[in-house]
Amino acid sequence: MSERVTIADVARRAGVAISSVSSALNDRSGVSEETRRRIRLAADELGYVASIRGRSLSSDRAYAVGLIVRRAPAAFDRDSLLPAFVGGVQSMLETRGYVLVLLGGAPVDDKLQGFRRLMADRRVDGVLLQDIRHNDPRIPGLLDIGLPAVGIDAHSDGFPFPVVHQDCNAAIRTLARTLVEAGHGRIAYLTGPRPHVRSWRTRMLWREALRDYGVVIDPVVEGDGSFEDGERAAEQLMAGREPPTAVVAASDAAALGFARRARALGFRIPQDVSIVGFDGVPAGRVLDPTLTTVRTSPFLIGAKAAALLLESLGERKLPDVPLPPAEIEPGGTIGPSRNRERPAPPPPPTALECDPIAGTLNMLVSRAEGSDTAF
Amino acid sequence: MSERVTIADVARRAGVAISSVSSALNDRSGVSEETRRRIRLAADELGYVASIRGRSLSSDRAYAVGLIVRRAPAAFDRDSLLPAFVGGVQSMLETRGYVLVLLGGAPVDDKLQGFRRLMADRRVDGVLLQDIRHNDPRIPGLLDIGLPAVGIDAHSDGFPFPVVHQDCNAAIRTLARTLVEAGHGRIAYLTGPRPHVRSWRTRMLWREALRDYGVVIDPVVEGDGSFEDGERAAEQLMAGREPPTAVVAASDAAALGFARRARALGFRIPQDVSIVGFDGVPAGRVLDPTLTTVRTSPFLIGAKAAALLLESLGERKLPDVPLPPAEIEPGGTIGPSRNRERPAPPPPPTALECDPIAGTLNMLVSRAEGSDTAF
DNA sequence: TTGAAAGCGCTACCAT
DNA sequence: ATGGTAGCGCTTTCAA
Repeated sequence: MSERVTIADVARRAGVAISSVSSALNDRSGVSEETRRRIRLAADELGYVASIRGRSLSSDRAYAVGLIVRRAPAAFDRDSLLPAFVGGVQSMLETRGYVLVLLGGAPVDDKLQGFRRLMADRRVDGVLLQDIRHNDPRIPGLLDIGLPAVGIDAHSDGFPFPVVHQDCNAAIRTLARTLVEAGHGRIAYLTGPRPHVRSWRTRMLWREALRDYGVVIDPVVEGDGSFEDGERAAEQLMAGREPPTAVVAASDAAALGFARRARALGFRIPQDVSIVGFDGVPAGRVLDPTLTTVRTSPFLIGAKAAALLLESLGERKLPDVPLPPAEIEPGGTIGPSRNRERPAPPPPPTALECDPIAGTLNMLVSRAEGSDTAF
Repeated sequence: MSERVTIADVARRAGVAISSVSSALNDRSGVSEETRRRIRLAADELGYVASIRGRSLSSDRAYAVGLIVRRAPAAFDRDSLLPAFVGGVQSMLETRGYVLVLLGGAPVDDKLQGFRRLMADRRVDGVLLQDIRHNDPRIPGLLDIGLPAVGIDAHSDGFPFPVVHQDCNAAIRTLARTLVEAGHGRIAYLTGPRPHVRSWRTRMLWREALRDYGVVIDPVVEGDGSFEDGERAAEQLMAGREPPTAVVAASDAAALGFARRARALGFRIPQDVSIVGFDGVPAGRVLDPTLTTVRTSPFLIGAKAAALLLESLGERKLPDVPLPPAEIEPGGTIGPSRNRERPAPPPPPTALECDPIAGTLNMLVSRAEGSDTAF
């Protein structure tokens, strides 16, 4: 209600010039300690807080970074990692006086009209790019107006901005090996949205990993990675005469949808079908047994991405930031294959000759409770 | 990369005054059609987009609203409804040229230092208040600096801002009746965070509803509404010698945690214990059977709240906005009580004499599959 | 209808 | 060390 307190009010009260107030309050040099103290006092008494608007205009900085959530607002809840990611961003920004601006959802007409306006009006000093696609139209847009950006998990060739990327290959290979050693030979794959770079990479990694262990993914079910998508996939795959003994999904949501439907069709998890997800969303713990998945670190990714972006605001192109690799969330949805050809159980490893990785593997294969069933 | 195109550039190119450009581009009257067209053309050719900074300073509006997520950034992922809510807000804002600014998490020292700064620097034109607490310190802060606000689901007395509120009483009463008619007499309650107005209200509504049907909630387990909290509650409640036959939780997360742990302890759902959640989070569908809960409408709430806030930017206090009441998400976690005292099954209702509400009730009580078990 | 000019609140530069 | 002042890019008022 009270009238705005401006820098001029503070200057008047402290009996100094406006410029001195600015210098004093921004911890710049060129102000005597005595004067600085007097100014601080005056500012406090008046409850002065510098207007971001004036500051923004004159300093040519918005003190804000943008996150462009590239999906329709009504589908925001499809991204279960969004809150954690945003939390990470926030945790970094708030230590530096920056804030996060959410820039509109998907462009309706794909002409990016509104989107470009948001970038061009200099509301933010830089943006975080999520859900990056092949030939993402945002990239030329950003280059065009010269807005700094940081990519999230997008190692596509020639990407012009620094990238925060979490390696998932180790986790995937371990899981692949686990599946193969558990006897799985018919492994299906549920894809994520086709245009996403990340979906595509994940798929490649799985394909290569399984191939290296002698298994060709088959069939591949194209989808959008949603829960319903997983349900559909289960319907389709498990109805066939030779259903897969294991399913790998590009997202936890799809994995959970698959699990639900497969169960409804009478398949037990993991005795009849093993399931592996990807992401590490909280809902994975609701499944019983808990979903085995590749746990990424959205909070950490958000924090690192924000930090990288803030740095980018100054300099030119910075090096990519690696993160600790994604880990495996063990869970209980991997079990021995019923079609196992070599039923020889691995000899119990002794402590000494125990390969640490193999040890992990064995832990990951949960012994089916009713393991005395026929197979 | 290219230099910024300013309004002066457009004016020069079109051969008119700056003020004319402003008027023309903002669809104000006082500009001839001919001039307006010429100006538009010049602006297009130059790729001019008005700087929000200059506009903001001179028009005294930020064209942004803030959302203060009142929890630590690391706990953002505890709010499973956040994405949907934010999506709703976004869907409304983007039609009006506004954006959403996320204002820092919880104040560390509870002195609201950083928080007040964010409000006071006029970065936003108004804020959405979520997770409102009793005697919420944000309220005097907002009143102090005269920033408009809208409350989400906070019907506390004397709340000085308009509120968007979704009625849950009907849903709760129906569920209460369902539980009681299913024979449940020992019903436990898992609370949400104590200081939240919403938690408190939900609890009151459940208490009153069940009391009206002759059941006193007992015991009440205080908690924070998290998944782990639900797990703890299960541990505590189901270990006793007289475990409840039904549990009502103030959040789906707690309900799901409870379900998981209860199962691990050997209790079947819903045969041994019925569970009712609150919120309608996506993860509820992962539980098998699906979680019975009160489904709120976070997207709609977000959209309405944003709309209300935008209106508030002009006028004084506006009336509260009611929403369609929360509905029940049927699910399968309610079953007949094992301790049922009056085993008389209700006579099959004919189409004619069927009370629509009672009809709903019957649907909600899923017949336990092994209903021929002893009870 | 059009144009000139005064701010908006701040930063930063240049005198003093 | 301090003070004066020219912008930053826009809106808005007031003359012409």
